[in-house]
Amino acid sequence: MGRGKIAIRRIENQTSRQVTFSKRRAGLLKKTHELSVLCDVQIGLIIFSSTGKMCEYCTEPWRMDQIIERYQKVTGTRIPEHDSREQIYNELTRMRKETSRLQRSMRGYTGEDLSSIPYEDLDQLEQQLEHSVNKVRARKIKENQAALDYQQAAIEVKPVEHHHQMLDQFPFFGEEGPNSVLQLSTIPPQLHPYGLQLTQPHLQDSNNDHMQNQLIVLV
Amino acid sequence: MGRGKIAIRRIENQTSRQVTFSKRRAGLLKKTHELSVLCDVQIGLIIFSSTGKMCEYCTEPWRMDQIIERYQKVTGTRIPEHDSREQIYNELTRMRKETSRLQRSMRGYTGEDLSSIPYEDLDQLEQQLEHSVNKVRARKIKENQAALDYQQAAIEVKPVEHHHQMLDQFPFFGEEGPNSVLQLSTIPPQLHPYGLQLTQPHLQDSNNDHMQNQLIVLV
DNA sequence: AACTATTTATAAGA
DNA sequence: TTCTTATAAATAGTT
Repeated sequence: MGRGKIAIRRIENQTSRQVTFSKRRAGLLKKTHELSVLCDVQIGLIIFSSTGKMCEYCTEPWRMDQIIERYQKVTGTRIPEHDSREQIYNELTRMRKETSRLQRSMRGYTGEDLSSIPYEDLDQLEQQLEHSVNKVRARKIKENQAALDYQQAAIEVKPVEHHHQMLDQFPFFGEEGPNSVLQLSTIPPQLHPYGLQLTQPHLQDSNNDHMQNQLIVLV
Repeated sequence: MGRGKIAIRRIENQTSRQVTFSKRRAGLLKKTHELSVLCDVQIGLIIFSSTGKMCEYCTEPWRMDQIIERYQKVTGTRIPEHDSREQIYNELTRMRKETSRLQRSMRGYTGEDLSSIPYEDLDQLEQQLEHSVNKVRARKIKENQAALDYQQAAIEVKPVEHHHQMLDQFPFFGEEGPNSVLQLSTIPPQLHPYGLQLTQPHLQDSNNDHMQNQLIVLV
């Protein structure tokens, strides 16, 4: 429709293209508006020119985001994102509660704040702490004894094969003899095996599951 | 453009409207496509008919959601949602790390699993546990003593005003005498105040900040 | 769906 | 850009 017929392919001449764009864009917006009004339809039109400029048409009284939302609902686009958004929020809420619970609990274990612990839970907490401290001491003794055994073995026999066997069993202690001595030196004197004494629980408490053998450290 | 000129207003005759819609919609899509190709522009077109049917045009090789995203970036629509989505995700990531850290730490305090604790941290953990258990015992003793004091005061004087003063100071113990006796009974025998003995740390350790007075329970 | 008389859009030129 | 205008294209009303 014009002085001559043109093929529908990209106009190579930039000026021509720009002029045609202006004219046809106006025509398209007009046609869009006419269709919208005449036939009572909801239309959203978005145009990005090659220079990056944007122009839009949207059927009144709607807004483009409403049309986009309707589009996304109909096509199912972005609904998974909506879902995962809610999932993430739910997980965050759970996480916040869990972290808060752990922090409160932790304050009881570190003795930082006992006020949040109900009086009737103190016994259980105490037993739990005793149990924990015993396990910590047991491990220290075990590792300490392992170090001593290793030293003893090194002094008595020094067989290369045995040496390697020991290292396999206790990878904590490095490759060198001096290294294991250094490690040993980090064990505080009051926990040296030779200063330890194992006590037995009182007979009247022997039926309590939570009562375990206690290590009383002589200081 | 036709046998007669028409005004741009809603076509009241439903059949006419439907026919015009079909014709003009095809024309609009054609014009849209032509503009897109001739002038090398990116176009998204969404049409919702009054009957709810949807039809769209989108410049190849793009997809509608890409055009929508570009539109939203340019107009700033929904960018706050994008922001808060990222914020929520970041908080969730932090929260997961924190929860994981707390859980690991907790396993050390509960003695459930010491394997994640480096050997060199065992001393500190042990001291922390001793400190905690002492605080727990101290609070139990304090509350137990308060209960005893209260019983004593009740036997000796029974003044109503004093009674209420005591309750204000120790709201934990209810309104009734028998109630406080029940509470007392929950304290295990080995922790009764009269069975406790306070020990002093060894002199050679007195310069250690972490060494505190220790309660050794005789069982 | 076709047809076609008209209106409308627009290519090219100024 | 804008105006002009010849001509292509779209489409209203009809069949």
